[in-house]
Amino acid sequence: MQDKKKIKRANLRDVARAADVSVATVSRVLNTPNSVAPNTRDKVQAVITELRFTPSAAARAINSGRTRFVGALVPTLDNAIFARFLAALENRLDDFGLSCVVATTQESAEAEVRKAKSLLDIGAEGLILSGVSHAPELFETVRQAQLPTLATSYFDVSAPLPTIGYDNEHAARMGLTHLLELGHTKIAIIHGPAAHNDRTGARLAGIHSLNCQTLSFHEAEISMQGGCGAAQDIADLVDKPSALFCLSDVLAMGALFELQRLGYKIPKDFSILGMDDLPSARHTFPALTTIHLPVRRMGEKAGTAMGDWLENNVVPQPEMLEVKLEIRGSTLPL
Amino acid sequence: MQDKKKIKRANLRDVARAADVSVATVSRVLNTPNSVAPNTRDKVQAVITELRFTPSAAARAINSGRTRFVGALVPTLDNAIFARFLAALENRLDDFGLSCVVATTQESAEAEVRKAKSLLDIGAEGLILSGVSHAPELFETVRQAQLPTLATSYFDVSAPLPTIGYDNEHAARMGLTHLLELGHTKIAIIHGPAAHNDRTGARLAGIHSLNCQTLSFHEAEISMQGGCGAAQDIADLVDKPSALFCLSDVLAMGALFELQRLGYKIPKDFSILGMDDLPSARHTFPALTTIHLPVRRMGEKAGTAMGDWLENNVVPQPEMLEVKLEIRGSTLPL
DNA sequence: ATGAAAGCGCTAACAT
DNA sequence: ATGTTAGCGCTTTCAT
Repeated sequence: MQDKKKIKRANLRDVARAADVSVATVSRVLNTPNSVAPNTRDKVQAVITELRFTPSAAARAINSGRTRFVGALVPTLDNAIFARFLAALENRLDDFGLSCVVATTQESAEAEVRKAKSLLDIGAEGLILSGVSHAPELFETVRQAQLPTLATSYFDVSAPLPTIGYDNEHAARMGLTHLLELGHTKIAIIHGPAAHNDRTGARLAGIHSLNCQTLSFHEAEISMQGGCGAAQDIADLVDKPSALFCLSDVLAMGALFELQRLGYKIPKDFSILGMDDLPSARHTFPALTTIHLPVRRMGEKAGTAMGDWLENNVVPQPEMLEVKLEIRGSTLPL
Repeated sequence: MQDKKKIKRANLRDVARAADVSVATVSRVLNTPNSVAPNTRDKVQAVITELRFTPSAAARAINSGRTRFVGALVPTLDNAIFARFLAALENRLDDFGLSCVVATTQESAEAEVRKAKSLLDIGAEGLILSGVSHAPELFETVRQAQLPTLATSYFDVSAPLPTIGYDNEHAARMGLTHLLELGHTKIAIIHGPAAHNDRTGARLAGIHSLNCQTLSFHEAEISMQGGCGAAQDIADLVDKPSALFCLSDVLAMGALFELQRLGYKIPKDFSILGMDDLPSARHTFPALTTIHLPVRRMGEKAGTAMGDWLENNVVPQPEMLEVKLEIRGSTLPL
């Protein structure tokens, strides 16, 4: 198979032999350098450098029972909202000396279970999920492995997992209320696939709770492209709405640009409201009015919670983060 | 420290004992189930389930010498271009049974070295970098660990690492040439920080190679915000350019929207050319003319190369991917 | 301050 | 088909 002569990596024993000390001493200069005499320490260090010795993480893990990394499962990296979340999460975990392995589920429950298991296989000490609804098998896996796991993007005290997120229902109600208060009554709701996404489901529930009878609903893939398509449908309506409430910023942007392409003026012809508050939302033309979801803070909170769980054995409490309406240029009174 | 009674996780020996077989048999049902008699296998499986036994990845790794994951270092997750790359990479690595740990460097050489080391510490079997210029210490680390490492987003046969990417210089020349051919002569170049980014450096070199004397250069942070700022500067120029060449799509979008906000019509008042071809580029209004960089393919190629390197011991050859001009609505003849 | 030696949980020869 | 056993590279008592 391998004609290349395998150059064996130096190990503790090699170093010990070369430095003429015991493996214990080498281990000590690695972990508790102060407990080793300066002379010895220097001698060993020199050999370590010379032999290019790098301790094996696996061997270390086997002894300590720790791998010092957690897994994060997100639907996709294509939506900036998750990228932002992960950046904050990774950053905070780092404070605990924890790394973070990212896996994308592509909104597929099957892929989620599979990737969660593979994360476990490679030794993840904890799991961070998006949303609260997951395949029973995932819950089962997590339970069996007694794995610290938390759910994000969703706040729900009654969830089987600690949740760190926001009230999606409330956020959607807040958005619709804004539009209603501006005098809009005929409103198109553009949302992602509701089938396997609890966040979308909750947002829709929030909207329905307002009992507005003049809403039209448009399901689209969560992407600019999806927003474009929905906007076309809406523009084709005989009885056009005066406002669009898009349950993700990318949908809103797709719709915004598509309507402009079709010759409409925003917000004159249509008010458009998004949800997420992506960094780009404030830079579109017109700037997008949107519901700000504090993903950055959520990433930090999740990182802290997981870090405290793993390092200090404190089981996280559910945390609800406040959402906020950001009024910018894409909405106007009717 | 821990008042919780630590519930010891079941190990191979526990399972063997409970199933009244040897550890070897248990190991076999885990790895080569077919080499175990059905009866025995079922019995062992039952115990495994009952005891909630999960094999320790660390112990496995220590024996096989394999952790089955690689590390990927990208500047940021905030730019969709890297997210797309990673998605493709992760996907392809999966075909080799390899996982992928992502770390972001925030364009900092120091952070890159630090994260690379921590990736090594946790056992990464290979490293995938962005660009070819890195801290000497990073090269040294990689060399010492004899770590399969490849550089992406940049094609350079003479690089110390195998590169899989495109010719940034050529891409930039292609863009500028397009603008020139449209009759534009006064062109503003908006680019990211050149100091520590070899891709940007190469693109600028490509532009300079065309010896066009009527160019103005505007450095901005690679974000929509950065593009906005640069566009404002350009709008303030007494001697305004007729076209903007933005060396990243996000810069182009920021500039596009900002100019629209200022009342300009695109492409009538300014032609705008981007680079990357983000999914969103075709959905802006007007759609963005841009240089298509095949990041998806690059992710796949990188995944294949790394997989083959690790699994089949084939050292990758540098690979150059073709870039392509995508003419859409944001550029027009002068 | 240092060393000897016993594991950690698993895989892989080798034996039966 | 199954068992025995020797490690893998390291940490950690327990001696000295």
